[in-house]
Amino acid sequence: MTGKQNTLYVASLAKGLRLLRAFDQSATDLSLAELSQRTGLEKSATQRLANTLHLEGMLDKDPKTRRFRPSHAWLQLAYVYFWSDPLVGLAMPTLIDLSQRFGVTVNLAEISGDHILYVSRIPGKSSQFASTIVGRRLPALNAAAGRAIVSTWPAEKTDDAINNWAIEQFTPSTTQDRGTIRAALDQARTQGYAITQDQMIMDQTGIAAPVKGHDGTAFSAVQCSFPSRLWPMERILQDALPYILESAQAIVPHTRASF
Amino acid sequence: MTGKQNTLYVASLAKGLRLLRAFDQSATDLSLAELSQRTGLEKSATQRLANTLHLEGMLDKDPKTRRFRPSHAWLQLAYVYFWSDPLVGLAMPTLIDLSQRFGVTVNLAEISGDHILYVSRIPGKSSQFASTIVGRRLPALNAAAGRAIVSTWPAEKTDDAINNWAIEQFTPSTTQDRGTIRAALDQARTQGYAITQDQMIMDQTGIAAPVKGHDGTAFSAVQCSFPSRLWPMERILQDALPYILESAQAIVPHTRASF
DNA sequence: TCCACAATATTAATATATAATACGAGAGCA
DNA sequence: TGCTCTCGTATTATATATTAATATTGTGGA
Repeated sequence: MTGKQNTLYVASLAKGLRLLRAFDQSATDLSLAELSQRTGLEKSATQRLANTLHLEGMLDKDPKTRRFRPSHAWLQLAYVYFWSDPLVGLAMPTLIDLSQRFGVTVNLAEISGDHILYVSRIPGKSSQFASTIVGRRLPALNAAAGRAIVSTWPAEKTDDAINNWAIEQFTPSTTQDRGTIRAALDQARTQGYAITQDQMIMDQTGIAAPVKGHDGTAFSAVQCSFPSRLWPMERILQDALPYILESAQAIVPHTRASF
Repeated sequence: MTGKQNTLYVASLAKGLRLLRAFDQSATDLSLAELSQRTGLEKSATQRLANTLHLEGMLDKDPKTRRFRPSHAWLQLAYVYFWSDPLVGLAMPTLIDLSQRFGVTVNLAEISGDHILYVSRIPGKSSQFASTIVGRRLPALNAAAGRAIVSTWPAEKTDDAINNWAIEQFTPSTTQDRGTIRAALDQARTQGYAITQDQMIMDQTGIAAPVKGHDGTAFSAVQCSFPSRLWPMERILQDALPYILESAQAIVPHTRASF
């Protein structure tokens, strides 16, 4: 290590966490060699760290194939997170009501840097698996929930987000034009909710209402996904929107500045 | 350290994980002093480890109170876990169907040592918050799901579980008698499902069917919770049980020996 | 305003982690 | 069946990261 040592930073711990982050949606079981390659860690380091994570219960190791994968401990952490986030408990009954009323996926999303992350997800009758699991993180500017949240911020911060934050391509219809996104946010600011069509999944309409703090700014939102074939825009606006707005307003957050 | 050093174990990483485990359902935001006390780690170690976990995004730190709490990263780990566990995706449509059909909480539980852990939970109309969040871990012998699973094992392993595994008191009605538990498991083995009443929550009937592998043994189960007032036992057995059994049979697991 | 406790910062000593490397296991191919 | 290559496991000398004692600063409560 060059220069003065940072005595408040434990590099071994950081490397261990880096190993955990080597796993993702499409890499759910990994060998030592793969772990080493994906993390850039030296082979012996990978061995020591993986072994320690296994002994500590964070990774399961298949005795035959010797491959590692996430253990139940990863869900235990989520369990504690749920208790630590008062908004999740507060919102749950409302989200369940909404989902049962319309038979669709209902989410609670929170801002997470320049992304949003789903902290609670109630599945509808025909929800795809990927739409039912918490922890998914999406660029805020692409998602209805992210747009609903950012549209409640002071103009300067909204502008900064529009100009600088990440955007990705999810469907052939996902807009990459920041002008189009700006117009969508202006509209969201005006009408108090955000709508996206075909931006995340084709034939899905997303509609989100911000969960505002006392000062009118939001860091979370209630979001619903409607299959476009069963729910034309008119029907969503007339039948569902009033309930979504009411639901978001019913969730009174304790201020949690995650921004 | 006395004796030969274990060069395959990274104690600093283990300490960092220990710090994460200091958080639980009722201790969701902690100061440095509390973290030090709860983990038994020395004050400076706690400071270094907490600071590193914060820098690495695992803990949020309130700038005013300087208290730490779980970050969104904990849910991101859960997200990856869901993709790593094929049973979760496989079971999801079935669990959603069951929940919508009867309007009750439906869970997928997996064995985890001498406990069961809920890996998927679909809420019913009136589900309590605690019954809607994944990652909860319960003694297998107390829970319907645990009993359904253990009852599919060879008699010797079932006996060992009955004689040695942890049991806890959840309600005034929770049995502590291992004879009563043995009788319940014998009945579960015979009839192919397990029922508990008032064991976890008062006025709640739990019914679980094991998700069997090709050899007939199970390491997971589908479990439903019925409010006893709305669902007398007769009604559960006649109206719901056939669907629960059918659902569990429909979930064909890839063998995953978590045992 | 004062005090007690908590948080933060510093540093010399040493225990730990590193990384190079040897050896064993297993899969794939000829 | 034998050989080769890659991966996994195990070992060890040594560099350095971590430790823990302690000083300093900050903050909340009386």
